Amino acid sequence: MMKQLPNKIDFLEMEQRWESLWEQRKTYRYDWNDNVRKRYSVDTPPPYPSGEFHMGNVLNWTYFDIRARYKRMQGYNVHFPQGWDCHGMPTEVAVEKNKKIRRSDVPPDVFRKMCEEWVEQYIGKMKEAIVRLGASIDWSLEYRTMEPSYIRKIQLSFLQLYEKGFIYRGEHPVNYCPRCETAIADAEVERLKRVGKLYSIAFNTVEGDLIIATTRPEYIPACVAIGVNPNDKRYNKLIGKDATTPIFNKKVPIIAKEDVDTSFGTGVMMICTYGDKADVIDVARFKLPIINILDKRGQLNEQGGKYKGLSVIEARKLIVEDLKKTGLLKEEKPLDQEVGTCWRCDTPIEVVNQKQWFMKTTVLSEKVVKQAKKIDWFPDYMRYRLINWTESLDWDWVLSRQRVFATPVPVWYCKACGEIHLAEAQELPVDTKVQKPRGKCSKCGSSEFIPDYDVMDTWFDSSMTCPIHAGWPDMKDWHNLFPASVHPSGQDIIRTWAYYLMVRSLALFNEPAYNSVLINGMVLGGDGRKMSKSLGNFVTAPDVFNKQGADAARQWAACGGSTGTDIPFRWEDVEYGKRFMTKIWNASRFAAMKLEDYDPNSEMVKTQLLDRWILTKLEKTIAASTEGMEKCEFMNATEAARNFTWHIFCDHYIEAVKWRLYSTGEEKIAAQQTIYHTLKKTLQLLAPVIPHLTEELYDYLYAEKNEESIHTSQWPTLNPKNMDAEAERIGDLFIDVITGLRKEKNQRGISLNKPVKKVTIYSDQQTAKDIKQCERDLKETLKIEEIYYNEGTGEKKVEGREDISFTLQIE
RNA sequence: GGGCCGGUCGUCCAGCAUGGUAGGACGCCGCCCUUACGCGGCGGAAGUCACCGGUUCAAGUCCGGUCCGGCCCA
Repeated sequence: MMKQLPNKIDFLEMEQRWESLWEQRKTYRYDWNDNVRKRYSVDTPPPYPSGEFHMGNVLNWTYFDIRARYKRMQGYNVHFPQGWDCHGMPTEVAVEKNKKIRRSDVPPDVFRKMCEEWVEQYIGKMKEAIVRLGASIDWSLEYRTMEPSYIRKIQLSFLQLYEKGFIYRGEHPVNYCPRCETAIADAEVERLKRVGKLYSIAFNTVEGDLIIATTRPEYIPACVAIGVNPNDKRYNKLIGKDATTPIFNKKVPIIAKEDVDTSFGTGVMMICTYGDKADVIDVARFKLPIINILDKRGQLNEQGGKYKGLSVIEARKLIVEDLKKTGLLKEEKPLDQEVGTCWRCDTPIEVVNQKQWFMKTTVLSEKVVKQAKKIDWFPDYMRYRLINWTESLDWDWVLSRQRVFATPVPVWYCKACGEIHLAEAQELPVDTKVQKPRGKCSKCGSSEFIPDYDVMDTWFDSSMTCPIHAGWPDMKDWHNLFPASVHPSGQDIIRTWAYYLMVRSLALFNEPAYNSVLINGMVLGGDGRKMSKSLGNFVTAPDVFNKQGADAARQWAACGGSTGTDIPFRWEDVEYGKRFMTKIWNASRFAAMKLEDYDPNSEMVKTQLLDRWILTKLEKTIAASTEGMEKCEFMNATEAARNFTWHIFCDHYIEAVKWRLYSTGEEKIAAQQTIYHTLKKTLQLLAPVIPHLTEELYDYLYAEKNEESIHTSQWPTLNPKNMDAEAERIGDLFIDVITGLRKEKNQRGISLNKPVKKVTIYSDQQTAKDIKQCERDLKETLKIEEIYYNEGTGEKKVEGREDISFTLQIE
């Protein structure tokens, strides 16, 4: 006896019921003891626990959850962890604000504790949203990057990289955010367009005034050379001579620099240390001296003379005023420019020379590019984002940050001789600011040390997810899960997360971190612009879940556009998903009613033409859906299944066999068995995208054993025996004829269920013969009393079938 | 200046690696109370596939160029 479905369903109640059942039943647990099944490991992004799960997260998590579910149904032992990337600046700022303190007001370990508590409250909120989305995560694998066991692994990787020669401490130009008072990596520099000013300033030379153009007059004290184009007849005679800087009266050389744009400004530029990244290249190329004019807070130091203690902006203002007074400022005009800014706070960054920890990444660029070319990318063209980024890098990765809430650099320095003293592996995790090292200085034997106060870039935490998920360094067989099968990423963080993971893994293990990358685009608001709070086009995930349910939201994510492209958020798409769910609920409910007396274990009976037709269409849908899933083209996979379900299975097939379901005998049983089989496969095709509802229906109609889940059932496989080209051809013909007849009734304003006395079909003899094969279906479905066949032409043509026409007679 | 992506019914999105009647959704317009579903059913209107040239019997689809957007980088 088939279980019957209630009339109405409360999707929200149903979804949450399954979420807790899955967790109770451990449906998504990875089996550590299984050595038979192939393994599939998902490198789940550990989100920063901001507390807010936005639609971009929904898109991202839906993509790789679909992937995980598809692989699970294909028989893989799926490893699907979830972590939290806790460390970071925003938390420090939030805690400072909340507790009304500055991070330097309390000891670092106390401040750290405050941050941990702060983060913890948001993890719960975000976890709730991820569960609510229906992500098939194994929650027994949950972790936090701020917990000691994780910090230990990060520090261990630091030591190992150091031993391998990939990490060094050195003085190099770095990007520096004066507001955050820390070095930041290239990847953390954003670009903002703004209107600045271009100043023309007179420098003195033996030939009189030389007017240089600069946007940064405050860097005059750091000016180390003047550049002119050697082909510029106005100035090239000055090359090799000196110029004197205004106010500071320092002599700097005038040098030949081919890439000076003679039409920009005055055609003369100053090179200073460092006005921007380009200066860094020039300084190296022309072997120029370096003058540091900024202190840690971004204020001018003693090199700035009387401007000492001023911020860059204040200094600029005063220097410009002083130049005006002496008549040395010749011109000042607005200029559209792009400035590098800190991605956390939008403060313009400075380039400064500082002692920092670095990882030798540029030496690995070739290897990264090689791997990027080798692995799979979904979509394929996204590989160029990583390749181009890697090839464009010319600086090593600055690892150290002058912050608190992050993984400490596991290093002390000998107080006596300054020697670097690394922590030992057994000491980890260690916070050098509160702990003392075990040993003595290897160089001088002293046992007094000063700690390294720096912490590490948070990307240094998260760029180890692949090996750590797999069980490195404690599990012997961590290679079972390494490299990760799939690394999911937003297209905006390819240059960071995807890159750092790869370069780190190549340095540590000489292996790629992952075998494939799955890219999601950005979520756009209804206005076509990137969704953001400031633009007012923002929608939160809980809002969507509460209004339409997670399964509907997932359909939006899967079908909003091709994988990797930007996806506009549209409530209409979510509503369509919800309506599709209502449709399949009702179809299943109808099936359950009509199959109440059907025994799935009974012998198969002989199928009829339309049964073979729908089974053929089903095979084609399985093929299309599977192909889409293989290529991570979720839209194509889902649309194939949804359109088949709604328009082919429900609208055409069920309508055409209804009369058989109301009758008796083999013709009825054949329809029942076809519906039973087709609906099951359909639900399975939809399961990765619509996990809750398909589970509910599967549980009602198909689950035989207790706790059997559609999500661990087998993904539909192709069965060529079900393909019947002849049945498909005639079935398609039947659909066209029935459509033509319906249209005619419609045009005459006649209700579809009103009986028709007589229909004469005009066609060639072969077509007539074909139609006769499903004459009964035609008659019953359209309530036609008699059908006659003739050669010649009738009153109306069947669309798309030039050789078929008919005449329809109501009375 | 470089790289990548895109320009297809009113709107959003497929289709382009393997050229051959342009497909879906939303919206719009009719008709239908057909006992699974009116969050439905059945129909309909709506696109010279940005522009220009080329290859071809045949081009959204391949080649070259132009214009316009977006993102990333210098």
